[in-house]
Amino acid sequence: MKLVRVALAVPLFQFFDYWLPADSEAQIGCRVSVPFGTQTRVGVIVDFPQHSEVPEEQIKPILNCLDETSVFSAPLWRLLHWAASYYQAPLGEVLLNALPVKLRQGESAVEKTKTFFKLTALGQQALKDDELKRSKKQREALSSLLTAEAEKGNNGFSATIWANLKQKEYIEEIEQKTEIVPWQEKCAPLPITNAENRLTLNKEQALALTQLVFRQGFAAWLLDGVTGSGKTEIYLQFIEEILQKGRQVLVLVPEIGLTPQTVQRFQSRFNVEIDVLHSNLNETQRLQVWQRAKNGQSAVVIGTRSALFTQFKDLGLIVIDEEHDGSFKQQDGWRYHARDLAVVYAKQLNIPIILGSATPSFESLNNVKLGKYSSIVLSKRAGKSTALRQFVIDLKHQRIQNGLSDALLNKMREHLEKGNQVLLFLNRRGFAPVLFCHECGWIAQCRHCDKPYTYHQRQRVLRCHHCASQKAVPRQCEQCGSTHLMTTGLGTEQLEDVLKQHFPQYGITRIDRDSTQRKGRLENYLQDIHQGRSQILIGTQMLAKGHHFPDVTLVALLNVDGALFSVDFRAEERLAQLYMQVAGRAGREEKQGEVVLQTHYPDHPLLRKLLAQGYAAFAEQALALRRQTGLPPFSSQALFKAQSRHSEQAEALLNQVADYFRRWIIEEKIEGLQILGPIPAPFVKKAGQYRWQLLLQHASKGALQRGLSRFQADSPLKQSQVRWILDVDPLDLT
DNA sequence: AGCACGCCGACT
DNA sequence: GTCGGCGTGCTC
Repeated sequence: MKLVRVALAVPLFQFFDYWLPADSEAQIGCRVSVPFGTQTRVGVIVDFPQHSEVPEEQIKPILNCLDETSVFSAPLWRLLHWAASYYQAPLGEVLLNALPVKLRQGESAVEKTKTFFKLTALGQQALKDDELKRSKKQREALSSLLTAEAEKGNNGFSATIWANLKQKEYIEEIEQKTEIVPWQEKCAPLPITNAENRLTLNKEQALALTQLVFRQGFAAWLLDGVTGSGKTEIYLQFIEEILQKGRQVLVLVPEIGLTPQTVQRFQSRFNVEIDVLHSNLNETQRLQVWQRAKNGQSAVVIGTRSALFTQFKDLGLIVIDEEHDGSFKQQDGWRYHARDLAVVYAKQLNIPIILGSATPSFESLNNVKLGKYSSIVLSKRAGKSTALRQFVIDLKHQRIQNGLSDALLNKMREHLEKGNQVLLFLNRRGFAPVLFCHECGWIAQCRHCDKPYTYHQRQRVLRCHHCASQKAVPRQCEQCGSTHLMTTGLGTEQLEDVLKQHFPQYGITRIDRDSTQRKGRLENYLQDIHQGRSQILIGTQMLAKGHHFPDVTLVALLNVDGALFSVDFRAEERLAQLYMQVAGRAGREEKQGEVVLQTHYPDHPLLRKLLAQGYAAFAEQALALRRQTGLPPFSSQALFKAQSRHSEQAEALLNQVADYFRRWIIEEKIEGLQILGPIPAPFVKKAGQYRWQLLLQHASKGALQRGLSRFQADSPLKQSQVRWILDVDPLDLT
């Protein structure tokens, strides 16, 4: 018997030792199933220690070794170790979460034989005689076998359909050992690229491609190109270069960016094996993609955030599309940023990575300035397009009804009467409501912190989320004495109701998280819009990306002010990104498009910059402000969040954390660490739980990392009952 | 995390 | 009388 050290997916910063039969050939990185308390679990071998801290009689033998060799490729193993340490997450959770669910549950990692359905003579006869008239689906499934093979559990039809057909003896199941054919071999008769679908590059694009191709080894590229400048075409042609070398490509896209059109574009361009990891694959299919990429059967894998953990035989390029998108950051469990990890990964693999966006994140823009990324700017629109007209509606002194000004209503009427569609955007993410004066624009701010108070409707108080001070809601504006105070909060539902009153003759479609929860709803709605069944569209973020509405000629951003005065310092950046994207939705065809912003602050310097000079100029100015205030990307942050039924307990825990870091400052003479909080989270009570948070900020990433590692090693919260999590590089401070 | 154990209030 | 809420403690 020898010892193995096993990492398990538990939120504990420790490993567990087990006995392994002396003759076992298990290796580091193999999965084992082990007894754990009263349960059995799957873990990963991380070490073969000589001695254990635990008394020998407590050590149990493993139940099973599930792999002959590591399930992690060497580079991925390294990446995940790095990630666990950077994001301060238990290694076990990181390792296990990087595997397809089936593997996490202990299923075999080697490809088993597959089962296919085959038409029997009886079945062929049945088709000929057209016997399944009454069961359309069954007939459809049966006749599909004539043209394509159907794999059990991985085809377009439900299991019941096949079971019925089998019962009638129209089909039989045949086991087939799957042969592993490398993608290069599989596409060999055809050229890699369908050259006729390749677009001709303009000068700017051609130059960009040359730059990409010329550089060898690792390079992080920020491909900064306005909508319609042909970013995708650059990706495609660079991917072609990589595929020509026989190497594989990983493409990461935002959650809502993985549309059939995106995939279609890749499929029609290349004659190679392309695998897509979308949200409605089942676990068997996910495992299959994992295996195919690992075996070198797929040439290109397209997927969202977690597709980063797909293993490749020979990865040659990573593409991150819409790199600024927040969905690359995992928001629960272990909170990694797929874009940032991908850069680390590319560096390890010594391969290029392209980060593409029309509205790059401030982090990436700064990395260009620091020389960490190389920048390629595509400024010219490839196709024809008409310039958009921009309007700003000054809400001051305007009559407003549930967030809609008369001016906007008039504009809407104008466009609707011409038979066009109107799109209203509501940006809700992370917007804590702010109290302000309708007459003069005064904002209720905390005197100590110079930050807007958050308005809490339930308790009728203003609360500062920087210093946790509270104040009763004032009756009058403190600047002009007006009693016309209002908040920036606004919901899509209310909006829909008001619009119904104003425009009863037009169809209204509301697209947000709530209205599209049911599967397929979104598609239905989009169809309604495209077929002109509804003329007024109300939407949140979901609508901003990937969808193009040719008949929309008016796009309005409603609650701009919420972003200009948000507690979240990233709100302006997001607003600008949203604005650029939204503007791209309208009037791309021959029709003249208009974009309208409603605001109480038409003179806000950042807003003016954005409208007058565009995103790049806006970003430049906003970045300068961030630098002045020492906010990211000019500093690093780590956010501790605590949750408890008892508010005081959550607060007390975070005070313990704060004390720990204050002691660290003294003991090691740390300079420049800011400890902000603890403060109650902007949305204080959620599901009966009180949430508090504590923010650490330091100009040096390394220094903050050292502090966090020290904290983890000392684990001063070991026996605390309060649940807490740590978010390194948080994107949302709300 | 996930599970067992143990304690207390409100129910067929 | 028991069912089930959740607070507590433990997992090699």
